[in-house]
Amino acid sequence: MGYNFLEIEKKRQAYWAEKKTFQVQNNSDKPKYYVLDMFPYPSGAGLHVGHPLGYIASDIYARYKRHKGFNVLHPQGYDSFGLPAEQYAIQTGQHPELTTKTNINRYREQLDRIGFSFDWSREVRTSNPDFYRWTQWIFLQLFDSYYDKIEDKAKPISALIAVFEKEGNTSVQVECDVASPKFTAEQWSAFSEEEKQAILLDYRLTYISETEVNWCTELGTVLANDEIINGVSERGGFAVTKKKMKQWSMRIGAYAERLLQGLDKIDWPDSLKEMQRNWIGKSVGAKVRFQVENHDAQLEVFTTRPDTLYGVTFMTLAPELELVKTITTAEQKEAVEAYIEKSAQRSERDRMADVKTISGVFTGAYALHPLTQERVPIWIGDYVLAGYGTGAVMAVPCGDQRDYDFAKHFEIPIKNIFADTDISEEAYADKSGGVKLQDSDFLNGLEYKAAMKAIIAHLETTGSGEGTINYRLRDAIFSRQRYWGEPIPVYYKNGLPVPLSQDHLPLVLPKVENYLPTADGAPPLGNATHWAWDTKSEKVVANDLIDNKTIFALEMNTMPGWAGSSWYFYRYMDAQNDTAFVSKEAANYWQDVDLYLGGSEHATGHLLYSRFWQKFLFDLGHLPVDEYAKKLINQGMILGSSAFMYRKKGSQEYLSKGLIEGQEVEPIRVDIALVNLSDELDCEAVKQWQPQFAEATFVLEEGVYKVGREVEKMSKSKYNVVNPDQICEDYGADTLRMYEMFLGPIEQAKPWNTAGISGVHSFLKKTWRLFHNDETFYVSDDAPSAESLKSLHQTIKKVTEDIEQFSFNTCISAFMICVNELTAQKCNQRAVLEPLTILLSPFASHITEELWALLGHKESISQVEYPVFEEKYLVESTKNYPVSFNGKMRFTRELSLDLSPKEIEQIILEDEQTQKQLQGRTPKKVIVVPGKIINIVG
RNA sequence: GCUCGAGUGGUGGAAUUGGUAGACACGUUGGACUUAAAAUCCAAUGACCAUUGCGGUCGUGCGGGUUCAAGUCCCGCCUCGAGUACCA
Repeated sequence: MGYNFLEIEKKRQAYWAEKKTFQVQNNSDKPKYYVLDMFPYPSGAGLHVGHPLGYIASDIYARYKRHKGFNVLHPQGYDSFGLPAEQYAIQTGQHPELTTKTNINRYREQLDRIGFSFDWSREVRTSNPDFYRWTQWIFLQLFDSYYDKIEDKAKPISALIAVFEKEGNTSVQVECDVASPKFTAEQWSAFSEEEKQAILLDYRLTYISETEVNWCTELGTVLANDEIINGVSERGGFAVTKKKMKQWSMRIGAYAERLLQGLDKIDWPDSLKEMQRNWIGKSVGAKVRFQVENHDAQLEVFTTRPDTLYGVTFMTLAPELELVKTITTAEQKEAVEAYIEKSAQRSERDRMADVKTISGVFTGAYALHPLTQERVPIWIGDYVLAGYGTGAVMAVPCGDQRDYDFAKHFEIPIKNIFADTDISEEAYADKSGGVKLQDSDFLNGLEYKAAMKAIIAHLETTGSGEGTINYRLRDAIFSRQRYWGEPIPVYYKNGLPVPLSQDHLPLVLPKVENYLPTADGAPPLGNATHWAWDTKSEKVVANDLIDNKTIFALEMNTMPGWAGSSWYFYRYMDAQNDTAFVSKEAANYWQDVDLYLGGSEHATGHLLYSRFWQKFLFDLGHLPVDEYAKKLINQGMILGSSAFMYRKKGSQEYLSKGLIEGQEVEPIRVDIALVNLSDELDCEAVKQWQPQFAEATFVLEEGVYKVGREVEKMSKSKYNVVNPDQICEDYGADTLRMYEMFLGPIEQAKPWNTAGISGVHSFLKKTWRLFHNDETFYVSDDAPSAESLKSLHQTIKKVTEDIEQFSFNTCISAFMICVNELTAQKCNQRAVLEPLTILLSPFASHITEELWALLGHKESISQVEYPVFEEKYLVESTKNYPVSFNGKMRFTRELSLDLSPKEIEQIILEDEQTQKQLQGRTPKKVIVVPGKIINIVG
């Protein structure tokens, strides 16, 4: 009987399930540790070999921490709202709930097979009403809050109302919509209830606004900035255009500074922090106001270079700006309108594609320079973005390359305010210092830093501007015109949103016949016959009852994908609670996530939004900390290796890879299941595979059809998905677990390749044999040899260090060396093999659990204490140490490690050979580092 | 363009953070066991030269530098990957 992994794994998994080995309690004498994975979206393709990479790493760490005496929370769940299930529903009419259930069941089977130590009693599903009830609850909290800039935190809106009643809004410092009007306390109390609500809406942390959104016609929904990649939708790759729509937004901008500062407190990868910093995009500068000539309007610009104010020769406004229409002169009206029309029609992608083309139109209007009162022409140009800063820039062609190019193109004068610089070819944008200002009145002779200080002070005293900080981070659009998401718990009364009371949550998704938008363009929820709110019975009722007195229309948009994932990690702490999203006790016990593992593709999406919600819930006192994940590790993606066949243009003839040179061919993806390990295609199988290939003819080279290969993301549509099931069948889950870890550092992306899997597999077979004499289990109780103890303790040391640093690949190398050594030493003593089993159990969990039982233990190995490293077993050994003289002469001596550096130095100096090499010279110094190289400097 | 990160054998990747470069594994070659295969075990494996003296030379993308000592630090390039994209 050899290593029968199939039998062992089945048995051990049944044992874990029966004993509920990995269930964890919310109290313990042990210290807590929370290991979290980014939960998967259950897609129809099933789990592929890339998914478990992170799960295996976190599982190893969770198991290690259990051995080290921690009470470990290691849960799993599903991010089960999302587009693919809905798209599938549109195509087939099958309810997304059904597809989602089927997919989840398949995921669970696959996850179980790999033997993870998840506590499934705490499972969450974002599409489950018991869960999204609390997502809706958090929405209501945001609706009921505003952001106080003085205290720098969110507070209940009731506090703001109190302020309005006392002093109006003329002096409050809170985050709100820029367009919100000013009023006094008297005016406030004179407003009608409706007027008050309309004003308050501008201040809430989730608010409705008419904003320019990224609209994707094919998907029929708006997209957030992070859902757009290279100007097209992340899902599906469809075109995205700008469109004005009334949308729910989340005031994440209020948290920009805290999100930035918070990064310094958390142990996340630098690259990821950098991405978030760039996304938040803090820039320090000033706001400057220009009076428009012969007009009431003032033009406010944001600039990071107020020191160059004297270099302004024109202004540029974003074409979308409302102000443009009012200031344009009659002569220019036609040209300006044509330009606005043209730029509105361009899609995001077009706009990005030709950043080089300079375009713009003169409005005919002039602004007055706030310092010199000179007339400055006002232009519009689509290089200025409406959404950033004030949507207007003061153009300083001598100091900014884009302004420079624009000025050159339209022959606008350029004024050089930098002394001793040449701007005949390009702008001088360097602000590192050394260059002094000229033609700048009181700024003359000053360098960048001093000039900044002086001009801001001047602007502030004259009232024509002030120092400001601007952020690139925009408020997050929260409405999606989709069916398969959380309903927003709000109904509309006289056009204003009214939140449902939290007692009426969850507001459950209604049944619909059709998952597409309605005929008049309303979101899919418009298809529901029962989707209106009766304020009398406080129930959802039929739409056709709407009477605008007691029955009102419910919100038809749903929440975006990131809503549920922004707080799910707290639900695991208290998954069954139906009175709170998490109890105070549970949140206080678990506090936060100690280790979070997931992909870096969520850097500017989920990982930013969840930090925002965390800070918000912390502000309101619902959570104990304002950063939820102390440490984060990005696992690299495992990529697929797609296979291609090459169709000769306009024919049904397919050429083998070696024959395509000089031919016009189209590469066509083919399922990698139809290709063998030597890249040879099964042509008959291709004909069966899809009807379009039934008539295909294949041109072979040397009797076979060779496919081309390309490394890309694993996806069902690329036919390159490798599922872990087959690996488990052929080699076992333990081999899969160890092999994925052995591939390389977890942070690194790498293509999937099973070439080296036999090495890991034979390691497990060797380990099994270590415990067996011929076919029978045999472990002796004799005292082990010093040699074996040395091997063991070297391994304890190395493995522990490596696990702490998440260097699992080198860790596995250490196991391999150890088992090879012990095999050579014929070691079969319990005193060595037992600790080794514990060491190995985070990695090869099934085989070690089995061996542990064979060793006569009743309890699960997962709860056993980790072996202790003892230096004394290593000290007795000797090792060869090279001694080098000036880096040239080398020889070796045997030195004992337990000698002190001084003693080693003495031995070397008395050594005959050393003396010979020194050739009578006296060494200047001897560098002795225990366990390292020893150098003698002549 | 800007911001990060990375370039090491035929391959995946190690290197105690300035101290014998190439651990461990795959692959390849040779051998043992076997009727044979599988499985297993042993040996060799950076390149070049010398190989009936067990040694030498060169080697971590390229060019310089610091140091007794550089894959590792500094300066200047090249290539690849990721993120971002008219952010004023």
